[in-house]
Amino acid sequence: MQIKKSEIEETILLCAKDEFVLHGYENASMRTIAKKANTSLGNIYHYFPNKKAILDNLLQPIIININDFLQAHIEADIKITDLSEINEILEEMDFDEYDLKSVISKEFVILMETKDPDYTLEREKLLYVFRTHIADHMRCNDPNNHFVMIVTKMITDCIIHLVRCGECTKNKKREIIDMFAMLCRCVAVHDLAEEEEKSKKLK
Amino acid sequence: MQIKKSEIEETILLCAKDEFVLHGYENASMRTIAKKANTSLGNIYHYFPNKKAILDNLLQPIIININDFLQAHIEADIKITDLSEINEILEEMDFDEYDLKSVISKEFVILMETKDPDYTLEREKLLYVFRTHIADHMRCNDPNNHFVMIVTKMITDCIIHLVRCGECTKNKKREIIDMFAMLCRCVAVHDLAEEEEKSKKLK
Amino acid sequence: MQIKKSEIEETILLCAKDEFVLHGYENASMRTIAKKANTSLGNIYHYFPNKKAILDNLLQPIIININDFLQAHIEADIKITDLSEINEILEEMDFDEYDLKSVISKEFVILMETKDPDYTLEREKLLYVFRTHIADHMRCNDPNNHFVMIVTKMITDCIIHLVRCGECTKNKKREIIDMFAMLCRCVAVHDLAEEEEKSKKLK
Amino acid sequence: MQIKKSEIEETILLCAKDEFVLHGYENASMRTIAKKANTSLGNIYHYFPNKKAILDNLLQPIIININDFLQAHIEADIKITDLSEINEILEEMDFDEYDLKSVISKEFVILMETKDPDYTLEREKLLYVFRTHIADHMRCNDPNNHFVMIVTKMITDCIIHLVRCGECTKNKKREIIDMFAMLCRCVAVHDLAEEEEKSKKLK
DNA sequence: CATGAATGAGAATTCATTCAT
DNA sequence: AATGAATGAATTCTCATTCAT
Repeated sequence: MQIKKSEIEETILLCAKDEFVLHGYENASMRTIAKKANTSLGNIYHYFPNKKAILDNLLQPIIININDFLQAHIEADIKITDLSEINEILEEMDFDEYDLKSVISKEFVILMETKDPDYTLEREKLLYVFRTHIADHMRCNDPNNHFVMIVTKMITDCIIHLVRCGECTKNKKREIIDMFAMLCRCVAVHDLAEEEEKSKKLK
Repeated sequence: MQIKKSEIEETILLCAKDEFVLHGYENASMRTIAKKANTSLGNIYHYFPNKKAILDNLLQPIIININDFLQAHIEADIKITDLSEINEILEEMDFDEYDLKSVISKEFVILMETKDPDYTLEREKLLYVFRTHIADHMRCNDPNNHFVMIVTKMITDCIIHLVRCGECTKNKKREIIDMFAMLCRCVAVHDLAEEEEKSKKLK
Repeated sequence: MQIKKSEIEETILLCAKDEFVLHGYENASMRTIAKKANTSLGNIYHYFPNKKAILDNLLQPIIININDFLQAHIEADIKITDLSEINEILEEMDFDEYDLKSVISKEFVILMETKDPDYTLEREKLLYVFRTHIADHMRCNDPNNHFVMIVTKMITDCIIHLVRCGECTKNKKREIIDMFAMLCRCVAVHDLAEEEEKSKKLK
Repeated sequence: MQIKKSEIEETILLCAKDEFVLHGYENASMRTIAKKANTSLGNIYHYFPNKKAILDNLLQPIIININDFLQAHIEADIKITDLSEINEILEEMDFDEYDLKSVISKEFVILMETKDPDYTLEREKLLYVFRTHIADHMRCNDPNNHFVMIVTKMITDCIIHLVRCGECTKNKKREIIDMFAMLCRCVAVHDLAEEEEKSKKLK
């Protein structure tokens, strides 16, 4: 399915990925990538027509993956109807069914941080879908609501943080899920608080 | 205490600050700063030995300020003892007593985003203090606990976001506080959930 | 009227002009220009934002000059009404009134030979005016007529040839004029020949 | 006599020829040639030691051909003795006896436009022969006479133009001949004019 | 025969910095 | 105090050419 890439092409992508995460796509130097990949600067251009092509090679697949993941998640997600039940629901949910590989990845970090106009657009589209879902969770119809945006940013930053921290890959998934669960509770509480406030005002 | 700076020095700093926020310290161009400050490139080097010196001039004071702010906040902060009381406490808290000027500032954004090794270190020190306090709030002794880190990142990102958004300066403070309140509730719930879980396990 | 340019700026323009004539604008190397101008590559960019700007600096003034020259020439030109009189008219014409400086110039050669899209356009506009006038001379209404195009090309190539040959600047003007006179005669003959042909066919 | 070339060698030459006409020998890219010839860059170097060798392969044969053509043409050419008869002579001349294939060719265009020092020399030699003949036509003993040079340049440019225009191959030959006829008339007139001038001076 | 990997020089351009004036 | 000229290394990218397989 996937065209087999030569070893050196793979090495270049790997080194580029690391450099992009480290310094950001814009600031990463082709020279440095070449040096790290143990090849000549010119040779990189034997494999990729330009810097952007390396970015494309890294990001395009995971954009599709993330979209699929989001789609699957949203469809499978349980609409929490009773706030009091939230803890039990979270307890019961099987997070293992989701493949977070494409989300908790260096590529995701690069996508989130690049200033390349193509990918800022792509990112916005992706995040909009995500925010719409978060808004759903928070019983708020507006994906551009302040809290929704903050919560979204928090989740993505959390992922970036986990990727950056590095090693402890085994527990990463669990942590994301825990964090997400906490957020859901938090959102539920936020919800409750607002309702209480309203009822107070009614009195 | 502070050495009075000439008008043009001030202008350079102001323009540099804007450029640093806009493109990041690393990507900001001395040429552009000179142009914006209506002076010559060479003249900047009359006031500052190098680019880094401009960064120092901007960041050093606010690092002190933020440290002072944190110190003051921590000392003044109320240790929440009864989780059930959290909403009332938040309601009653007078956030106006805190000066957020140095925190909700372009300098803060620059400090948070630079990859300059000196300031990544400085930032880590500062954030450690902050996390320790957050950990306190969350009744968790470990400032490197994942939730603590995430909550911290969330708060700083929120501030960056507010500074970047720009104009609506009047409501910024309120928004930060709301967000923080939400977080406290969230933390409290998180706390409760953990306690419940423990008691369950005991059973 | 003309902003005084620094000596080195002038040198760069001079060297660039020579290089552009020698290798064509596209193939000329900034390195070589720098070397010939006895300065550093980077310093050229102190004076000109990019290669194109050097081209602009060279070509813009002469485009205006040539347009003015063409305008003046066309207005002053005598519409030859009787072909038999052509030799006398040419004899009497005072070619000295025209300033051919801007036409017989290295800049003209560069303009004629560059593949830069902006200047191919500019060139086409200029040549169209010229061809319209030539067509007038040849009593042919179509500036895109084959012979008109060839004659035009011949004149421009002749100029390029004269510029390239170089030194003998004193006689250049006279030569161009002679060549042009010959062309006029040739055109007149061409005209006559066609008329004869037509009259033959009528018989 | 001619060593039979493999199919792929032929393809390479064909593609190279097109590229050389399109962008000039100097600007043509071996990469592009390889791509157009449906082979690998390295493989080209299996057939030709370097870029120049491709040029040699293309130009050497036609240089011989053109020389032969010139020789044949000069020998066969009618020395126009009576200027008044020129139109009839041209009318009667059988241009079809000449093989213009090697002249109206892409190779000729390449030869005329390359800046390669070897071929600028070769070209000069060839053009000198041509100009000598033109000078003969123009009853002028100097092949470096300005008018001779201009007329020569005009003819070659005309050929280049015809090759570049492309498709309408049927009429090309006729056009060249028409143009040449016009030139002959023009030259004849020029001749006449000079004679008249001389006789005037004698009076 | 043919390929594709590899190289190194050179292209235009940008940049922080230096320095004489 | 201020300017603008100058530098050299960095940037991405292209190119002809080489060579092992």
